Amino acid sequence: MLRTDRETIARSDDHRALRIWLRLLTCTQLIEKQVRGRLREQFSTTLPRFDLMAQLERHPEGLKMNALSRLLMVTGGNVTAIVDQLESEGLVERLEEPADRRAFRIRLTRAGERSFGEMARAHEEWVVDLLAGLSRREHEELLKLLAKLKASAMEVGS
Amino acid sequence: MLRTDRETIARSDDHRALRIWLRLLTCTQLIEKQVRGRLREQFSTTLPRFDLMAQLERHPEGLKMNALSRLLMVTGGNVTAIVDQLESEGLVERLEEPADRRAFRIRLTRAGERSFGEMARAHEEWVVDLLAGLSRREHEELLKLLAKLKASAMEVGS
DNA sequence: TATTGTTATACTCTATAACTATA
DNA sequence: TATAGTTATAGAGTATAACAATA
Repeated sequence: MLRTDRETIARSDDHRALRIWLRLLTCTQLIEKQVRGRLREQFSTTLPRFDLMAQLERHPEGLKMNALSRLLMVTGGNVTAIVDQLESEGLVERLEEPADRRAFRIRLTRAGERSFGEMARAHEEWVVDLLAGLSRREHEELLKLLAKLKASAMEVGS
Repeated sequence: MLRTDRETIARSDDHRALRIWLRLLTCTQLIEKQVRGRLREQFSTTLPRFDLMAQLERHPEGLKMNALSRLLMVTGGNVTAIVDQLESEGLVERLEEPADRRAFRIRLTRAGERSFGEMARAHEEWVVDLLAGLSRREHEELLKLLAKLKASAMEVGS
């Protein structure tokens, strides 16, 4: 029985997409559980807090609440809550924006930079460890394919 | 200035691992938001409910609460809550396990199979669409690399 | 004593919508 | 009128721990 007609091919393509998505979800959940757990145990913090600080570290000039909301892909109210926490702990600061008195620039404080530096080093070790089963070539290939996937998924989302 | 000494190479390897993880997380979140939103809008259901039914569909003989908990990577109380919901909607059933009177086998009902079939078809279309930017070759390559990543992350987790 | 599953509870994460102040 | 940010709230998702029944 010939099973490689167009319909069968198409259908097997579809299942491959589905398998990719399910496997992607599993991989992310495995890594996420490790990272969340260790951030909590070793640094008493959470992934969203870490992500927010990571964005600020990449923008030393500071970011508006707006921009943080877009970069972190969450709505504004959540950003306010996290910034409130971090500010009360002295890790970030709200700077007034002279050009627009409604807005702030959020920036890491010195203490925030130091704190994030420690977490980032540890975080990077965990991740290197979790990905140690892949060769350098495979890392490069995976990075490329994920870039394509991101572009593909963003196109549909928009 | 020579920057390709061993330490620099190691460090650039580390950053690649980190970039992979961050990109993986972004990809998953992009797809997850789409899938969650559509499951809610079109089928009034959630991703954990869908995942649970998907596991049952792959095990027509039924699964114990225990096994569901392990497969879904969540603790037992949550499985109880979801099975309660689905049972009250007539989509799954708890069958007594004669060999062990503490345990049940959870199985899709006829209605559950039908309902899941509809959702799975739609779900597959969304995913195919979200992954349409990659060629068939790239799909295959990505599937392989994710399998390796999964194995690598599971080894650390255990 | 260990295991299966349930119950109760609390916390994280996120979205929505109404609101204030400024543009 | 629109935009930046805040507040209040609700719901999804998850973990922990105490518990009952059975092994």
